[in-house]
Amino acid sequence: MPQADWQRTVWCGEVSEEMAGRNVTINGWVQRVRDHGSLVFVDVRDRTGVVQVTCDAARAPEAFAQARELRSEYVVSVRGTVRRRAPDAVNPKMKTGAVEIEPSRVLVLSAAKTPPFYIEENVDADELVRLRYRYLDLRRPDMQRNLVLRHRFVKAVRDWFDAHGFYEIETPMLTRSTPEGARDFLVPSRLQPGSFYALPQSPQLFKQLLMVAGLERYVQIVRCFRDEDLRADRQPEFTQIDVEMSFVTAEDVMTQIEDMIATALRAVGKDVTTPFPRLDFATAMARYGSDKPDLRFGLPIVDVTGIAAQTEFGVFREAVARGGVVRAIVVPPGAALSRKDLDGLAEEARSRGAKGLAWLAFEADGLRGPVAKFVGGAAAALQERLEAPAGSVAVFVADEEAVAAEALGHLRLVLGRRLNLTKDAGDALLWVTDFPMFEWNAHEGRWEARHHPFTSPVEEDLPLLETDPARVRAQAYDLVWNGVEIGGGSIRIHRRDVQERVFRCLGFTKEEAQAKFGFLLDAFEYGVPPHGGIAFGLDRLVMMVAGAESIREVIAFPKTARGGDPLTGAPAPVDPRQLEELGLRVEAGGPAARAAGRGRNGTA
RNA sequence: GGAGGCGUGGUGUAGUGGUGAACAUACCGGUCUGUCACACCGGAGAUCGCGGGUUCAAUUCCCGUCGCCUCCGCCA
Repeated sequence: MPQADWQRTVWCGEVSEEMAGRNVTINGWVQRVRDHGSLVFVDVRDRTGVVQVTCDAARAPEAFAQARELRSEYVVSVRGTVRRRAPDAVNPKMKTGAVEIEPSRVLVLSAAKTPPFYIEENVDADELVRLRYRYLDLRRPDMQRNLVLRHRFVKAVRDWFDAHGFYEIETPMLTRSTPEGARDFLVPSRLQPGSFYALPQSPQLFKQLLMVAGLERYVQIVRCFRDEDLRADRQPEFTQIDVEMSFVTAEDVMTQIEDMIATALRAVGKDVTTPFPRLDFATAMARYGSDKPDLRFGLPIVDVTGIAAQTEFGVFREAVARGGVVRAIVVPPGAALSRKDLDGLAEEARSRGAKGLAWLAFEADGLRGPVAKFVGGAAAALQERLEAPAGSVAVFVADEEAVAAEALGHLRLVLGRRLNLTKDAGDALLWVTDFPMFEWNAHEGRWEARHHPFTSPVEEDLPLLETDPARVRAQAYDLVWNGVEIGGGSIRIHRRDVQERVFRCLGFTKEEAQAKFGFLLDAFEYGVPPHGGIAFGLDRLVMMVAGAESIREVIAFPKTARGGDPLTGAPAPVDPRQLEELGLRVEAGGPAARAAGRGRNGTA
């Protein structure tokens, strides 16, 4: 195919001193025009960088005249000669700062309206404006860096899986609604009016079927959908790295997968050491008050229930008497917590269910604080147990165990941030293992699978299925990075008898199990390999690598907190004929009608 | 479903019960041959998100509503 005469021969960011004297053509966007009268500088940008075009009225009158008409974000083709700049005109801040292009022709390929915000590194425009003009936002170098980073990371992930014998296999996007888990996005069927597909929350059941099918090693980088409320790190559509392997133990999955993660991270310039440390769930909850602890800093939670029971402090004694616990975090000397800080911490603790927050300052000459007078003879034992140095302050929560853990876990994170312990602290990756198999759902008065009903219990806990389900541990594992859950998986049940016992625990009758998961159970009648796998949240992973505050910074076209896309206007009402074809009707007075009654976007 | 924060020229902010609504930047015009966040001179640009209330008077106070952000619930 012949080259059109305006097409690039070199990228803007790659014009170099070695090219001096050569005739080149660049294509790109006008970054900035500096008009000096009869000398005009035009910075031209493409995805590789910026290069300066110097238009001299005396040397190239035609190109000069064209250059004066240029405005920001015009798309141009510039042909000219690469020239070394005079030594005093070199710009050391620019990659191409030692050269410039002396144009013989400046061609406008496309004019542009003035953009609503400047196309530059650190934009301060409102995110709503950025999303409405996302195509302009994505011109900015930092957004392009994030997208390129994502590409490189995904490429490295795929390469690793390919090199290790995994096949990438697609699974349906239009599938069947399953009873457990998140709310499904539904898609009405036109050919079967009144019936609905669901978009996949994850390809869980399909990947297990692929194991039954003997594919052995499966991976898919796959879009998943969950109709739940959004967060800074959560979108209703997101991408998983979905993995399943046959004839493996939890140990195999963890060792192989951590190599994959380390390899992919290395490909984007992040070095992490393997093996990753491991922490069992019970310890994580007790020490860090979280199943995804941030191990970039210490501030462990210490249990002082035994000692607290011996004090004269009513709140402690009553909590213990009711079967609760008293736990504490020691804030090191030098944190300089004011009375106001402590009140703020108490408020934080209450926001996570604690009734209050007691505190004790360990000073050289004794205890200080409102509770000090009740501690009495237990002071020395308390200080020793807490390993609290002079000048430190301990904060206490007395409550039932789960509440104390959760509240102190939250305080630990608040303190970590406030004391600047996470900054420059490196990266802390770890596996959390030995999750409980079941969770008690108080609302419905039954046990629920914490991971999912096909997760295999730990072998030695099998007898507990009938006697004490709360103590059954699952062969499940989560990968946690700096306090963010980036992936989780499990070994699945492949024995029919175990599966039936787990279903019994969950209160399913045989008939219910068959109705809900029949297609998988049927498949399991035909020879199932032991298997297990894991899934990662790709968006979160890339967000972490990019050091971004929000998942939206690493997604090209994300949604707002209400699930909308300001660029396309999705979601939107549809033509009545579309509804009619599907046999659907929007109910008068229902939620749809109420939404339609609301005014449109008030900021337009 | 709940809590909090925010909403003022294109963009980012300031501000006040009575203003000519301020500043920066972008934008338009002009001068300028070495700038690179060019500089300098001049200009235009805002029914202060929307609706209602209190008041002689509301951008400001109150209520509602819409939108954006964060968090709780939710996310097997």
